[in-house]
Amino acid sequence: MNKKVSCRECNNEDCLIKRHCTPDYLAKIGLKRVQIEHQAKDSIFREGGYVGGIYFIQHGKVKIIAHGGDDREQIVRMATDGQIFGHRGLGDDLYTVSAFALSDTVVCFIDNDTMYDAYMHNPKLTYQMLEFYSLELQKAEVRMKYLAQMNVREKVAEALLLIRDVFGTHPADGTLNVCLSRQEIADMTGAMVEQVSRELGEFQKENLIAKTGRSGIVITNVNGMLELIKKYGTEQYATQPN
Amino acid sequence: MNKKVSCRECNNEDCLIKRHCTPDYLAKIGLKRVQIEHQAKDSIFREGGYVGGIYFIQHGKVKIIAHGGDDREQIVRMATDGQIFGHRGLGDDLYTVSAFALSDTVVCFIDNDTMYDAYMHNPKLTYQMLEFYSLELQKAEVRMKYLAQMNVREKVAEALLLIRDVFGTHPADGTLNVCLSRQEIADMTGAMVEQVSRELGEFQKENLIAKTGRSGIVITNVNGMLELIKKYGTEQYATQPN
DNA sequence: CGCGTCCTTGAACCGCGTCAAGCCAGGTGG
DNA sequence: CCACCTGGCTTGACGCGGTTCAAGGACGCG
Repeated sequence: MNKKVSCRECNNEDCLIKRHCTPDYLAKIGLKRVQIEHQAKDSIFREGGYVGGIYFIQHGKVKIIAHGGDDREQIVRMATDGQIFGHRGLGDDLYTVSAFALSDTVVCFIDNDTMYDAYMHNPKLTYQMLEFYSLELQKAEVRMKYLAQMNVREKVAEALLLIRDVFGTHPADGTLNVCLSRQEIADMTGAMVEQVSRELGEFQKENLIAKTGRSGIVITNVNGMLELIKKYGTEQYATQPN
Repeated sequence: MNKKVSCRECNNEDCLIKRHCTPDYLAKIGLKRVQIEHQAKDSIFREGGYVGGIYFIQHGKVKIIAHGGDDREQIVRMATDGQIFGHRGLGDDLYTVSAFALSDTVVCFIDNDTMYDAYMHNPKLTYQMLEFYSLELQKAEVRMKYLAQMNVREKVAEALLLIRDVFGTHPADGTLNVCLSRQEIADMTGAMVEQVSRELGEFQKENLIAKTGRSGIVITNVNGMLELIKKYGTEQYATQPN
């Protein structure tokens, strides 16, 4: 009973953020919020739209993408239950990225005024948000390095480990807890769909993954995947063999 | 007299952050701080070191790099007078990046306890830091897209515009206000030195830049450079012709 | 003046983007 | 229940862009 759990965002036992996504907690601290449901593939907000507040994921999976040239897209982040997204300044900003639901999703929206008020009255909350941003920034910087320096094979391996890290695996069969298309993996890596397909085929031959065309991917040899990209310093994915 | 200036970090007229780097202001709000001088090329902190606080640049230029595989490096950010760096969580974190002085530099170091105390007593400060982080995160996400999708020619163009944006140009002759080696430009783009050299040669032939081997680069046709990378959405570098 | 460092240029190789064709699974309608 | 269609996946061939290797040049410094 009363078991303590660490916040998945800041690793702090008494972090407020981990509780923000629960309606009860938000009500308790008096934050006005709106619950919104989205179906898989729906857009939640779009690049160029007005930033009216911040989103917490109550339940579901979300990808954040930046639009590039020639209709290409770049997935810059993915998030799931209990995590924050759409976090921007509270000024008159416009979104520089778009968010899409990867599965049926319920999000909690809190408007800027409400958040500002909460920040001004609860320094610990503001501070915990600061830690969350700091961590995200750190992840983004590491990701920059990967995108700039890895070859496609390595970037695909890294993408799979990242997916596993964010969404986890299905306990029954070990498939990744989210189903991304080849195009989406390409959008994570900055590569072309065909190349991603080829690299996945290679991984399968080498028994690093098991996969079927359209359904989930199983990483059968996590340590082997880690080995591929070790030299870039990928400690964040370090894990015990299943 | 009493001219209002906007904070270069958050564009807010009465932002505290823009004043943090001045010793007077730090003394006034009672923040204990340490001033540290560094010569060009000195390391200020290193990947793996303990994060004891946060740095403000009093005067000088700094690059933040992530170490990659095979002794490669990735420049993830550059900063100059009045800006913040080394901003990490206040936990028992270790740096995931290193910082080096690009010129003789004076930085202000404020330890974690002092910052935490300030955060708890000054919600506006915490909030302004939040906005700063938010902006940095936004820039990092855009940069990810560039690094993943641009070819080397485009990345070199983007790097030059970024350098110009961060450090500005010398009013007398228009040279960039910082002198980066070919290797450093390569470290910004994830490309090889030879290729950077070739692309710079091309730009020179096309009268986009004027350059000499070891000294500064002059961007002679900013709009031409912008044109090269327009399709990726590079509004942040939009500028009037000189 | 000689040495070290950085820059430049050339040539060869190969990773990967591009184009094109074919495959496979699921959905739809007859 | 099957035929067809559609959208995603796979595979092959080809060529370009960029890395790699190697040699030489320019510049600053002792």
